[in-house]
Amino acid sequence: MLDDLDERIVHALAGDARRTYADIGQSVGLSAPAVKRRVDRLRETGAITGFTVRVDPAALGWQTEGVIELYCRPHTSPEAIRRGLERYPEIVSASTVTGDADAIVQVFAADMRHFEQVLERIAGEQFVERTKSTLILSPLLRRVTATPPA
Amino acid sequence: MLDDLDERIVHALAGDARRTYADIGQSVGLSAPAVKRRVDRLRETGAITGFTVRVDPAALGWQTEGVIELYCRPHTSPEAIRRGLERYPEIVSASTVTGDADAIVQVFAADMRHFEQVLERIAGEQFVERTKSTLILSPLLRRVTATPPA
DNA sequence: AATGAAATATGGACATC
DNA sequence: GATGTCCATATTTCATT
Repeated sequence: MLDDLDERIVHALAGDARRTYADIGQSVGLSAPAVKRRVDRLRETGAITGFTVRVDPAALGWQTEGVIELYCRPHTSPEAIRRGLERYPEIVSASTVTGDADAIVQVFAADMRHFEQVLERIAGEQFVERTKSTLILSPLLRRVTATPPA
Repeated sequence: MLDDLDERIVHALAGDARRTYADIGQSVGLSAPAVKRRVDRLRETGAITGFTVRVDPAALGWQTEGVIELYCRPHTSPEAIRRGLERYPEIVSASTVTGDADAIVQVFAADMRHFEQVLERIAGEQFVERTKSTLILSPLLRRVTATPPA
C-alpha cells in the first residue's frame, strides 16, 4: 500500500500534475530523483494510471450535463453494455450499479437538443429496455480523488 | 471558441498531461513554442483549468464507490449544500440536479463499513431530509472529456 | 536516498509570413 | 495575429556514492 510520502506526492500531483519533481520534493521533504522514483513506482503498481488535463466542459462547448440510468433487457452482460456505450463520444463515464437500474451513464452534450439526441440513440440500443434521465443543474464539488480518512 | 488545433492539443493532454510540447507539436503539426502558446491561452481563457493525476481508486485503498441522492429540507440553497459537503474527504463530486432528488453525491470509501459511516453522517446533516444510495458495481468507461460530436 | 553530470525540455526574444 | 528558429535556463534522468 501507499505510505505517507506517497499519499502526499499523489496529493501534490492531484493539485497540479505539471509541478516539477524538485518542487514536489520540497513540499514533502525529498529530492527530485527520490520523488521521481516514487512516482515511477506508483505508476508501475497501478496506483497512478496517468496524467491528464482538467477542462471546463462549458468552455469546451458542453453546456448540458446529465445522468442517464439504464434499465437493460434481461441477461445483458456488463461487457455488452460497455461495448454498446463506448462508441458514444458524449459519454464520460458508465458503471453498473445496484438498485433498480442496471447502469448509470454520465453524458455531456452541447445543448439540450444534443442531449435529447444522445438520449434517444442510447434508449434505442438493443440491450436497453428503458431509461431514466436526470439533468445536472450546477456542480458543487469536483475532486480527483478522495483523501485519506485520517 | 476552440479551433481544430486546440481540440487536438486538449485531446493530446487528456491522454497524457506530461507529454512534452515538442511531442504534442509533432502530433498536431506545430512547433513546441506554438503549442505552449496555445496551452497558455487555453488556461487564460479557462478552457483548461489545470493538470491532474489519474489514480486507481482501488489501488489507493478505495474499494467501495457509491452515489448518494440527497433530498434536502425546503429552502436549502445549493451553496448551503456545498458548504455542508465540502468537509467530507470521501466525496469526489456533488451536483444539484433536476428530478426528485435535490443533489447527487459521488463517494469513495475504503470498504462497506466505511461507506455506511459516511452515509449516516451525511444523512444526519441538518439540511438533509432523506437519502437514497446506490453502489457502483464495476466501472465500464471513464474518460476525461467528451470528444467533439464530429 | 542524495549527489552531480549529461541529456532533454521549457520559455523567452526575435524574425517571418 | 500566429508561427518558426534560436538560445539561455531549468528540469529530468541516470550513474555513482
